[in-house]
Amino acid sequence: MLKEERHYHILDKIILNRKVLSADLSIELNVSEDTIRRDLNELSAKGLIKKVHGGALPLENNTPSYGERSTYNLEEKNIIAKKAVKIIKDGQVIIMSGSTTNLQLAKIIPSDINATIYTYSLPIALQLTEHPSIEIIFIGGKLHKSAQVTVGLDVVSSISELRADLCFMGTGGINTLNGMTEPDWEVSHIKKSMIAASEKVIVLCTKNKINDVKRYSVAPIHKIDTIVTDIDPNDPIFEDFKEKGVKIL
Amino acid sequence: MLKEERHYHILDKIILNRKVLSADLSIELNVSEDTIRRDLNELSAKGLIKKVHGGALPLENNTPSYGERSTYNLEEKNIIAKKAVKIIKDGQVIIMSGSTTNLQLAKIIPSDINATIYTYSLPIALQLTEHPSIEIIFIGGKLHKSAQVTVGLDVVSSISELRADLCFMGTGGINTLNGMTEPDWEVSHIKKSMIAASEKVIVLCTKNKINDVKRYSVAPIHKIDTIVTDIDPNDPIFEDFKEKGVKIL
DNA sequence: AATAAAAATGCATAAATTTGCGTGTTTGTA
DNA sequence: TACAAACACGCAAATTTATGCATTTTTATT
Repeated sequence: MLKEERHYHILDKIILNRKVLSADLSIELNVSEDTIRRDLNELSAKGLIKKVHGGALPLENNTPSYGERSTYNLEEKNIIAKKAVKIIKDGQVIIMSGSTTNLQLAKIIPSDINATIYTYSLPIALQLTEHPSIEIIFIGGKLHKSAQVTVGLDVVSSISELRADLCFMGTGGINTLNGMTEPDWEVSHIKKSMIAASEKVIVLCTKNKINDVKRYSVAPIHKIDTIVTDIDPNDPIFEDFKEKGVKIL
Repeated sequence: MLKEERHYHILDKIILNRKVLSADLSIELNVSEDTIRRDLNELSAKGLIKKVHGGALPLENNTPSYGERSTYNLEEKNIIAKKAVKIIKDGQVIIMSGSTTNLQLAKIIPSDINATIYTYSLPIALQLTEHPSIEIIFIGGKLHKSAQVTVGLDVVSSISELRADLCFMGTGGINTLNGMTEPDWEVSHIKKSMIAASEKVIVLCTKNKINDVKRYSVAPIHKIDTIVTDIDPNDPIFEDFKEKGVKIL
């Protein structure tokens, strides 16, 4: 493995885990700890990481911003984001909904991934501007202030003109009988159009949404390809989903 | 857990709870109280916290946030924004370009103003979400990362379908002979469409842009209704503009 | 190709940092 | 004043680090 490859690996891992240990990296990358230390020193000299005794940390220890600190269930959402980010392959076209889980996902997309991402969420778009190689297309429309996403017919019609490989979306509730459901009529329509436009549908949802049902239907269960959760994918709660052909991560 | 991780944890907790106790931290972070004390002493020596018997407290120091500190010419831009905000009348439809001056303007729109604002700038849209009564329409398209605005044909064609009372825009340069000019081809086209869509055109520009000329033409001087600047509107530099019927604020 | 120069890597060793604990001192409170 | 909690200090053990040097790999040049 080339030195530069190691450097990219280290940078990505720091973004993903908010820290790295020299000992871990030594095993992972199959080089001596000395080499890792030299790598960390170089990256630190370039001002890309903060080297500390035992490993390294990201530069501005991205103290979750004021708004985010209060985000409910942040830990669970990070677990989901870490699983989901591995689904993304180079060169894909992706649609992302405006959930906070998707925001966490946007933060940890490795820098060597090249993709086109459509989104209608202001915070996600803003976050993605920090990624070096992702092309971002913002879907315009009337802005919903508290959720900081665009909504309305403009959004639905824009999305229906797209063609994407993947879409990542949160959900209000999901079960095998009613499929995916949402409490908001407008959001349910936007998600319908996202699903229609995408080759594969990835649903990001925390445990408490499993087997929950909301007012408006979005899609039957067979339209969902993969559910990414914060708990063990072998949990018996997922048996029914697996029978219907849904992958669980 | 790395020493620095503990430090960040401690700082976070102090901000959140307004105090920390050594005994609590010792349990939380699973290290001895001695270690916690050493941590607190280090952070205190760095001037980040105030160490007291039993724990530590924040030292309230209201430093201006990083984003604001770094904006170039912020003072001038605020002067312009304060003059420009008075132009806005209740119920108007407004288009705003993506300049930092417009961002300052967005921050100080009085909360009793009711208006519809079209913009293609992420920071401006985000700022406006804090206003209670303004309706925001975001103009979608490909996102330009460093400027955090959407660009491209989508933007131009969206704007050309609009009809607005006012538009506020920055400029690359302006003089009476060449009118308004921009260094960027794409931006020049977006601004052309903004002008075509608006009843009145308000140009926000600092002194150094007056009588400057850039590569691409945007509009002849007679299309401009008002120029808002940071200097005295009676300055002789504006004589020519006034003769051509441009109002100076 | 052949070969020299440069860069990267691993190892041994000495130096440094970090941590917990024992000791005795200081502090806050009743 | 009494007394428990919090503290500073020194020390030892464990861990991490820097450094010099030998070996291997990569790169550039003839």
